[in-house]
Amino acid sequence: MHAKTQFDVDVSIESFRSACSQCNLRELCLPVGLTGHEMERLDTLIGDRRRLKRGQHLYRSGNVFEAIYAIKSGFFKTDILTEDGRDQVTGFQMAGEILGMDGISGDHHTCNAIALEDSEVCLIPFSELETLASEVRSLQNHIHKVMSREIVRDQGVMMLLGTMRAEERLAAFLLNLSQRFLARGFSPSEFHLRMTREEIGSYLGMKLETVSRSFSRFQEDGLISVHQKHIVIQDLARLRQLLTG
Amino acid sequence: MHAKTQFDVDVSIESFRSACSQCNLRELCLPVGLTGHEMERLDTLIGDRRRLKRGQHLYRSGNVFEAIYAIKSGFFKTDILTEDGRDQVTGFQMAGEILGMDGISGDHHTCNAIALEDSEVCLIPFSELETLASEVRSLQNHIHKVMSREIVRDQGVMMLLGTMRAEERLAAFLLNLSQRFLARGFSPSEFHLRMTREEIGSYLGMKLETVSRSFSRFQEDGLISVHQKHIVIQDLARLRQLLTG
DNA sequence: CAGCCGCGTTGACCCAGATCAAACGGGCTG
DNA sequence: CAGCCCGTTTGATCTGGGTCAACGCGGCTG
Repeated sequence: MHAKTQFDVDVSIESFRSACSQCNLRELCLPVGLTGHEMERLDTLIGDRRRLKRGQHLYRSGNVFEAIYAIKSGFFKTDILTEDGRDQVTGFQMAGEILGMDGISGDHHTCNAIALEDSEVCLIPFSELETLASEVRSLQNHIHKVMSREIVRDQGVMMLLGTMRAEERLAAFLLNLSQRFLARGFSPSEFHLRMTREEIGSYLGMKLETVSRSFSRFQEDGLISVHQKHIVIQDLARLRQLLTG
Repeated sequence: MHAKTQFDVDVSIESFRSACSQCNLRELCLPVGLTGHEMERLDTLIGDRRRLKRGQHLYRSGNVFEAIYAIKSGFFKTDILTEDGRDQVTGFQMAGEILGMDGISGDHHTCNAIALEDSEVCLIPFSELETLASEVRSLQNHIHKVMSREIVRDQGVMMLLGTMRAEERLAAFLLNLSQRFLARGFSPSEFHLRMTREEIGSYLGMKLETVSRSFSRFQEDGLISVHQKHIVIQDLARLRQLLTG
């Protein structure tokens, strides 16, 4: 793809089209389970893409909701910040995952979605998606499954925040990333973190110093090796064990 | 773990029909925004009800997913317990709210739903609901909104667990209950808790002793009065202030 | 009616993780 | 290349809430 230079602040994005049917993420993303013909119909709907540079907002809390987004490449975080100054990272999203479903309930987004590296998303106009879903039953069901999966994921985070101690949370976090990288064909044991210690801490409900200390501890114990954002998981079994007690 | 169906042991329930169109919760529940005719179609689908006694499971983690449930009356909690003994209450649900959407993504439920008082639910076969939704566009959209609302709610809980201190959490909890009672025509300032201190604590990520102490503190400060499960909110403004700092 | 049991309250003590503070290192800019 | 800035690491200290323990109360049962 052509790389246009743009030093535009926020959401100036070139728009061009692509096809779900050609996408190598189709087994992870929205088209899961669609037949060839159904996927062609999805192609007519999805196609507009947007490129974002690291740090740009895909959408902001309060923005009018019009579309959900499938991540084509890159890495995002979602966060909420309240008037009273609380700031919570609610998730990290990678290729093949869907962003923006928070906006469906109230016609405007309730969180911010920010690219943590240069990224590309497919824009999926929601109203049109609903229209198509009412004709393509398997698509409708899949949308429900995607939303339900998000609910289940969130409940997993509630469990993490509600019941785990700091090192358990961090272990769970690493194992979750590892798993998702694996599912995308990347190494599950060696990767680099796109987010800062502070963002990890916000997500996990702990302070950045505690994140840093826990990483150091894991390294001392030979579970992982950390250098800045570069992570190597050296003892998956014991990392898992940390969680199951 | 074998997957019980809803007809299993602890859910022996008489089954009888009722109509959404006649239900006084229709403005809170699934039929929101449907026309008279559309609601009649919903009536043909929903109608089987189930009564549960206090303590009974509506469904259990692992049960095959077949239906979602609209709470007609009563009060529920959902919780997750993991092999390693963690136990987290993920929500409390009251009349007009929908239970069971966690099960959509994987064909089986991922949490337990337990009645905290004698309750009654409307059974909504999910596959049939999808069929109807593909014909009734406003119903389809409303299902999406209900699921999205659950996602947004969960993210609110993540914020609570990730950023608030104990008394803030408890204040947020009371204010949330108050709000929901109000929306149902009950007193927002006087109600009785259906759950134990331990269940509140599990939901809020704190120990029952801390819940108890925080209640006592609120009472000393004249914010509320507590006697066992009976709560009177005496100073709404200051309770709110506790949250906004 | 006595005794029990589950739930709630309260006190004393302790510890995981927050807070405060200092220093480091890598990458970018002038 | 120097200097700076941001993210990170590490140390020292503090504290909110966890833990452990005792007791109280109200409702149920035999």
